[in-house]
Amino acid sequence: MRPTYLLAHIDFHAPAPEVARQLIGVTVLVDGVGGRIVEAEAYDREDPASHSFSGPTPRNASMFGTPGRAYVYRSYGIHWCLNFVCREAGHGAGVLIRALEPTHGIARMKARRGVEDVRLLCSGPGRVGQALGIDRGFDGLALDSPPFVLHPREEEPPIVTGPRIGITKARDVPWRFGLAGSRFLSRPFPKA
DNA sequence: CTTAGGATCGCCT
DNA sequence: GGCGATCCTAAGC
Repeated sequence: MRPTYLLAHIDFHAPAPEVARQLIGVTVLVDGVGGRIVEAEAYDREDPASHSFSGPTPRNASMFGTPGRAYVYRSYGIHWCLNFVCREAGHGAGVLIRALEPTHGIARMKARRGVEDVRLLCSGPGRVGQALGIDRGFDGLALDSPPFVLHPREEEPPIVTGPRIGITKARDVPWRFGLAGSRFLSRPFPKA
């Protein structure tokens, strides 16, 4: 049996798609600001679409680090995107947090984002980063201690799956997970 | 509704 | 030199 590392009832030693599924409905806060995860995508070492596919670099080093920590990367030279590292140390797997349903610190997120519409606060990975005040300084931080707080979900929610967004490789892999019916998804899921 | 272009960083070829 | 795990704005149908 593989070992487990439970945090907010999530097994961070599990494969990335499983962790992504477990994360839907979990609340993530950074300095008290955040919301419920409604959308996440899995990335694995043996995955052409993953940053870890070609091995460690300075940029993706924390993806090869300890599970249950953050992997933060700069997207298109502009946005900061938040991932949760999973599997065993050195493996190179993680889950991209793509969208939250805002629940905590909404005024703060509106100010950071420069928008009033709650639906535009955290509906997309770049938006999540900006709303939560994420930058390079958060890369590698443990998710079980400040500024991070994770609250477990109370029940397993209805989950939809589909192909990942914005990638050109491995488009057929259905490793995008979402809360069914949520108004806060970055984009709708394709019908069955 | 859809499409196009710009901003701009890290790593690859 | 090219290309992203993106977002915003503007323009076209």
